[in-house]
Amino acid sequence: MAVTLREVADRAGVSRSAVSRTFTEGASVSAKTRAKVEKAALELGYSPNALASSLTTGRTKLIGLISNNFHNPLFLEVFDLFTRGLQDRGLRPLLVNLSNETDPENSVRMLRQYSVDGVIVASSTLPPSFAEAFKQAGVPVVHSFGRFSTSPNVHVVGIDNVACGRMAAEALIARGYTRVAFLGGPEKATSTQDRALGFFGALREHPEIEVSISYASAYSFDAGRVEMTKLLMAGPAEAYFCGDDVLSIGALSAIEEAGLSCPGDIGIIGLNDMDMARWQNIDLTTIRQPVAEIIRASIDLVIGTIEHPDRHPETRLFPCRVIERGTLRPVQQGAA
Amino acid sequence: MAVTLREVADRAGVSRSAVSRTFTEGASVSAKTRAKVEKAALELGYSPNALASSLTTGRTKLIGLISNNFHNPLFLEVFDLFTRGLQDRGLRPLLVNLSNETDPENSVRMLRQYSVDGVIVASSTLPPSFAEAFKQAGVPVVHSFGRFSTSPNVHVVGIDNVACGRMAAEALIARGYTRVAFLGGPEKATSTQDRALGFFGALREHPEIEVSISYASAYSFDAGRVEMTKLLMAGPAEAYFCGDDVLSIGALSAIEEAGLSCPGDIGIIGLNDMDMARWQNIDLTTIRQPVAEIIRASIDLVIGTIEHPDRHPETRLFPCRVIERGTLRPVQQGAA
DNA sequence: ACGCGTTTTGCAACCGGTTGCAATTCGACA
DNA sequence: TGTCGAATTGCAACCGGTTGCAAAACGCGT
Repeated sequence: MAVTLREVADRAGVSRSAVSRTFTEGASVSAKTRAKVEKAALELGYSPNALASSLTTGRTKLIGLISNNFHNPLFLEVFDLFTRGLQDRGLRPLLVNLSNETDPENSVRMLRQYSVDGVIVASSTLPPSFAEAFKQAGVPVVHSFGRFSTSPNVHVVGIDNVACGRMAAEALIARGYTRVAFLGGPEKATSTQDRALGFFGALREHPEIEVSISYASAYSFDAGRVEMTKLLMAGPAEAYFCGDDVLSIGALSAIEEAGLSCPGDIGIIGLNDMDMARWQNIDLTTIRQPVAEIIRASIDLVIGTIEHPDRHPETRLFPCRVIERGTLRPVQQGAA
Repeated sequence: MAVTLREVADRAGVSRSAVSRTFTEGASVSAKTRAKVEKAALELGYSPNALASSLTTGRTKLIGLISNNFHNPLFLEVFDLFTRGLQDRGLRPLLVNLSNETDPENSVRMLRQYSVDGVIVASSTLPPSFAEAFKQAGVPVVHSFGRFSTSPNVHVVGIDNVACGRMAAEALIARGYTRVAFLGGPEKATSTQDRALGFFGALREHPEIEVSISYASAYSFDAGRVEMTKLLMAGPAEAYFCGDDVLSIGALSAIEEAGLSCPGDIGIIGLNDMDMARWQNIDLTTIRQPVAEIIRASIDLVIGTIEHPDRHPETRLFPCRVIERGTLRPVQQGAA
């Protein structure tokens, strides 16, 4: 069905090597043969079979893009940026959905079968061992949105969740709240653990502030709503740092439903700054994750590792910042 | 680096064919050799190179998944279901982001280089010619979320937008609104055109109802908000059918901002039923698109076409239904 | 133990390219 | 026009598998 190298060679009256070389960057072909080949190729509608060539070159230009975050609106943007970023650099994302999977074995095997040049694990909830399994198998890998580590086994790109927790605490302190709380995601998620660490760390220096913690069962609207409803019954804090934006919006919904207002009665600060946070009927004060930078760095890093396989594992963390919107009262004059 | 067939053959003390056959469904191998091969393969950690085998079999099990809807939250669910559905059937999605592209040429060439077995164009905004370019190139293709056609050139799976427009009109009529309007997406989007057609068609039978139309510049929150703000200044209708949910939410935001309430002052009905529509602080009445069914059918159809390439182009439309929530007043007793 | 039909096996060619190497062609200069 | 080094070309082997075909091994009945 498809046109092959050989047919082009025959029509152009040259050897197969000549055709191959015309389509290979930096190979030695005279202008004359190149012209003949290009003419024949054009007439036949030939384009080289990337998979066949990968057999000898060892490069497929395929990158495994693995995620299990198909319910977090932020990740639509993540997929958009990853696919665009990869294709701008001549690479193709092979998408793997890990929603039900926890064992890396299968994914590793599958992606090796397709000889991907590298793998990007884009997930805030998968454990580090997942990415490490690829490294183990000799596949260049970077874990995006992964957990910070001082001695990483694989490349990690993301944000400093501990610093974010601290930042959230400081934002609440600066606004003069005296009873604050962390409403985390699942207790076992490393991102939740780290954010809690930073949050409580910063508040330890303010013993006058009362602080508490609870966990939602997932990073989801429903979980946030359910948890906040419970908290409202039990007597809520003045302000909450929520594990992420969608959780925050669930909490907001519960607060409104209870006839309370935000920030009048309760303050909320989220994390991520996903698209919906800026919607005026949500208007969520939150901490922005620099998604574009994280993705750019992830792509750079995976390409770098493909070129230099035994490059040292690296952690790249990007700074976040508070995006001031309407769910926290203004900074108090004369506060810390 | 990777273990090859030959190494397994050597270690097992059999021919390369024997190894190949062990890993080929339905090939003739004795239990004894199979055992030897499997042992050797296990010890070596061998798994066959899918790309190499595709050279002879002509099948890569790669499916091109093409979209340009990376800003519509509905599509996160779409990608989730497509990737899961494909991998459950042993296929791998090669994701292509067409956000800036309008010319099919590039995508066709690229996906042919990777010898994809088939292509799914998942987009409500790309023109039919896009999918047709693949058909032209001999690649099995289905256009999901595409436009209905009585004599399709390619497989189309989606909803009947004309019927949806009619359904929206009937919903508004049944609720006794007498001044209604369609707030569409971009005027040139086929989905907008079709929905308008159905909407006005149904209202033609109700000359007592006043009806008008306007277009948002995109299917986006901001566009909906901007357009509704304009409409509010000019004197709005009683109820709007909005081109999709995210547009609806933008409109809702503008209405709230103006100090009006919904459905008290103005009614809104959307289309899609994306995840956020059910969030209680949005609570959007809308028309549900059966996304899971559409995707299942799309996958079936692309697989069917791979198996029978000259299968007749087919259009499969799925019925939608109104999901009653809080942005339309209740059905009026005794209304049509 | 023999003959027969069925399975199983290995050989070798092929899938669509790439690439080292030796042979050929080219261009420039004397 | 002859010579020489550099650029270009084709041959053939190879990448990691698959598969048609003929030969070998097997199972079974007598």
